[in-house]
Amino acid sequence: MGKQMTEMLKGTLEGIVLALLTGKAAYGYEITTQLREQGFTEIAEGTVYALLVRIEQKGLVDVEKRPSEKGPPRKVYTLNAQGRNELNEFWNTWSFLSERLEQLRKEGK
Amino acid sequence: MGKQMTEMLKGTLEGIVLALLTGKAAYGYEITTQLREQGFTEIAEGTVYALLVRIEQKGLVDVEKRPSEKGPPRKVYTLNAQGRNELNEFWNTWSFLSERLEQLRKEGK
DNA sequence: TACTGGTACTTAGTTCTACTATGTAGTGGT
DNA sequence: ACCACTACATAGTAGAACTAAGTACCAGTA
Repeated sequence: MGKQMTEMLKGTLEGIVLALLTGKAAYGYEITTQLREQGFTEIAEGTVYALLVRIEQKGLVDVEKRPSEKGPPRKVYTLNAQGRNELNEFWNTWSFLSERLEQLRKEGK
Repeated sequence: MGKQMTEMLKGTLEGIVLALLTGKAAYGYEITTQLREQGFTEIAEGTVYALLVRIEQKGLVDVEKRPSEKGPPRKVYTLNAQGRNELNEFWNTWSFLSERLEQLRKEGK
């Protein structure tokens, strides 16, 4: 993966995953697949699982283990109230940064 | 500074500084002041100087030492060809991420 | 003269997050 | 038996921003 993208994902990947979980619970393998489909083709599996462990420990998601027809049991993550709160803050932070950057890009023209 | 912002700045602060340098050379203290004026009120001085050392070592800027009327000599940074190149890549990377995130935000509504 | 405050740069050590690399397990098809 | 796909886990590494502390130069002032 591009080094720039790697660095830029720090701080945003967590928000992206929380956003993917709004409205629809999902498990790790599924989330990895969704990320790939959305163009994040090079995100390592391990990165996603580590992130999921982290947001679980921070209490942003609820977890439930469900059997799979095709392999080991899945860990299904559901966004909870604290997670929705964190996601809101994420959008605020991102909006600020995004506006600054668009401003800079305009001026650079 | 908010922890979210700290993490989100990883990978973007460098681009922001490169963008600030387009068209106009600047020295560290000045850049720090500009960042503060643009709303990044909590960025530590040390962070900026460390970043400047880094982009100099990567060869993205040219450096010239100039005397100051008000203190120690200034190190004035000018964006060079390689720096402009890096900045272009930065905008590409950021555009991609930005589009993905706006998409997610829309869907989350 | 000594002191303070603003200007200007530096750097050692910490924290956090994504990556690399590798491993473990269950299931179905050949 | 073997392989591919599904599914999760984790130890160690790298990179970037932070904290905290320091050095140095100059002007005004008590």
